[in-house]
Amino acid sequence: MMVESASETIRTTPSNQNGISSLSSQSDGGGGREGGSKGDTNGEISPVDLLHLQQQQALQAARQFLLQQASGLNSPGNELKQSPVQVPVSMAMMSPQMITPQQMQQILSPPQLQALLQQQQALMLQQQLGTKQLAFQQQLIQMQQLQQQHILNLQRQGLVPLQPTATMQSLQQAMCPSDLQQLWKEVSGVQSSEEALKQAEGLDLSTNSSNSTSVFPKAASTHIALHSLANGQSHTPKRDSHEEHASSHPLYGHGECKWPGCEALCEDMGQFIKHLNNEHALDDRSTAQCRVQMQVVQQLEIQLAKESERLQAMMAHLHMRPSEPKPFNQPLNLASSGSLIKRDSEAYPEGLPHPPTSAATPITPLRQGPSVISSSSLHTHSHSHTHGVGPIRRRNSDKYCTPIASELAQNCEFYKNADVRPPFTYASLIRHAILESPDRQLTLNEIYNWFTRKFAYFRRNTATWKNAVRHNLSLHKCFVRVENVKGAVWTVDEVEYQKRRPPKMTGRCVLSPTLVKNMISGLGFGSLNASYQAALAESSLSLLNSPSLLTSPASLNMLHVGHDDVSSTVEQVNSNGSCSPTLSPQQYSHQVHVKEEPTELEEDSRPVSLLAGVTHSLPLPSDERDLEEDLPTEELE
DNA sequence: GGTCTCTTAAACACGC
DNA sequence: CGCGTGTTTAAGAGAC
Repeated sequence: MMVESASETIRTTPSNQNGISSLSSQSDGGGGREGGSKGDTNGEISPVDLLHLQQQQALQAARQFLLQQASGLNSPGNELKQSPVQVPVSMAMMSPQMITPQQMQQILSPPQLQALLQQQQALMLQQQLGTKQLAFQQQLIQMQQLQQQHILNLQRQGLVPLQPTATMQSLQQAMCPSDLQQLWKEVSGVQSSEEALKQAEGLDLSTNSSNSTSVFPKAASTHIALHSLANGQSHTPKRDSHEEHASSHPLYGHGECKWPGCEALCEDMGQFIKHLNNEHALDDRSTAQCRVQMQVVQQLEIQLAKESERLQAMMAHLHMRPSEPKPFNQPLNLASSGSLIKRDSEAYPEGLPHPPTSAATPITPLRQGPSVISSSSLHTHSHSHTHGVGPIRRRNSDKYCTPIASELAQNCEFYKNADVRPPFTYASLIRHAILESPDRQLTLNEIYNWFTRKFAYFRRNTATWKNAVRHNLSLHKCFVRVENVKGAVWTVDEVEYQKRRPPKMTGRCVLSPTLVKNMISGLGFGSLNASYQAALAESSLSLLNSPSLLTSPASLNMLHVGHDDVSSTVEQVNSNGSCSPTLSPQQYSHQVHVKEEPTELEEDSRPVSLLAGVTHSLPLPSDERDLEEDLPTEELE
């Protein structure tokens, strides 16, 4: 039902490693469907006059915006400084080489992705619900004001280039290319400007940002773009150079019009200019697109602010002084409104134990809503499947890992619906599947089914992962094949499984090499990742704001660390095969707590005695402890 | 740089 | 012969 439609939808947006082509195909393939839903929207939509009103407002807003941009509010000097740097990397350049949708989804923690899904779903729902004219109009007005104010602020500080689109595009790049692309396609192409406006509305509403829109991180987007370039791949650098200005236009790159959703081919600048004037003149559509982009920008800026704050907290927690405010950091302080963002200094006086990031985070939008609606509307797809973007293991001390059970329990819906590769090894998954079964044994086929049932990701490329599953079953001694009456079943030899662990370093996370590099490049990782992270700050916040996860700083670890079953140790030691199937939510939340601190100990010396200590806070009978890993099972369903 | 782990691909065997 | 299952080898890559 839901799941199916979800996965199907996801599948319809195949993405290749090549971001661009994936985007294209996405629009092509999904076009029909999208159109369909659009139709619904149209149907439910308002009276004509309202429509006109909206359009007029949008147009007006955009005009004002453009006028401001054109009226030289920004100082030429500053602009020059920014301009070259900021020449946006085209999506075409960035997507394929720096980050593919898959990569993006992979660097993000499930919660983040989940939140993103929710966000998009919210957007879709918004569309489907169609009417909210009053609220919408109010928002329009508010948006106008805020946007103007925002632009003015940025311009005053010389942080915004003359071409508004430059900033926009920068941010655009910070978002999942495919998402944006789709959004833009919808807005620019088939959709009427009214729909575009609704898109904007959806964006806005989905973020609960209405009351925080006053926060405009200075030039965040600019920096993001800048760093994306800096850390970018080979061919982007050129665009940083001066030669730029001569033949470049923020909306033109690689022979393509970079107007969101356009991609028209233009051989030269002249042709591009012509195209720009013809196709993207100041009309309703362009205006609507512009407005959407504004929303995107605002959204991202807010998210960046939040993410920045979190970073500060993280660093504070790790006692890492935000050394030199690298460009990446700078924008962090941009909090023009003190309410939401604090400066590094104020927020976390050095060394201070500071509160968990989220604590300071005022907004906690998603996650409580209809949690994880079918992610159908989303396309986190990642396919690609080419090895290019294959999974990459990321080193992560086990102590920072989250047990597979917890992870799955937390994000079961997410994995079920989103085509996201779970951050577990095959062995972990197989083991989990087996232990989760009533008899703790499964046939190969049942294992297959478990995979497909639990993970949208494993609903495709079956040959590949099934082969991997078989391979793992055979390879690892921890999986024992038992001849059964009706065939062979696989069981788990926990002892063996644990033996397998010692050489810590199992966390398997799927990150692209490029991203990993970016991430590890110290604070510099701000570039690309920052972009995406910022774009998705909201999502992670949602997790952080989850009470059960906030109780300990360690909870932070759950966010991005690739996991493997750390807790398995615990389980293993105690588990003698019994496993109580159900667990109350309380117990569950307990479980979450329990794993945090303890894991470290148990990792290194996993004596049983320690386990007792580990679970100290909750006197769980061994059986229940055993559940730690298994319980999620129940939650999964 | 060597080793370990994991993933993926592929060849091969075996039984139905 | 085709298919599912199971085993094994090898290559590539990240982490330590």
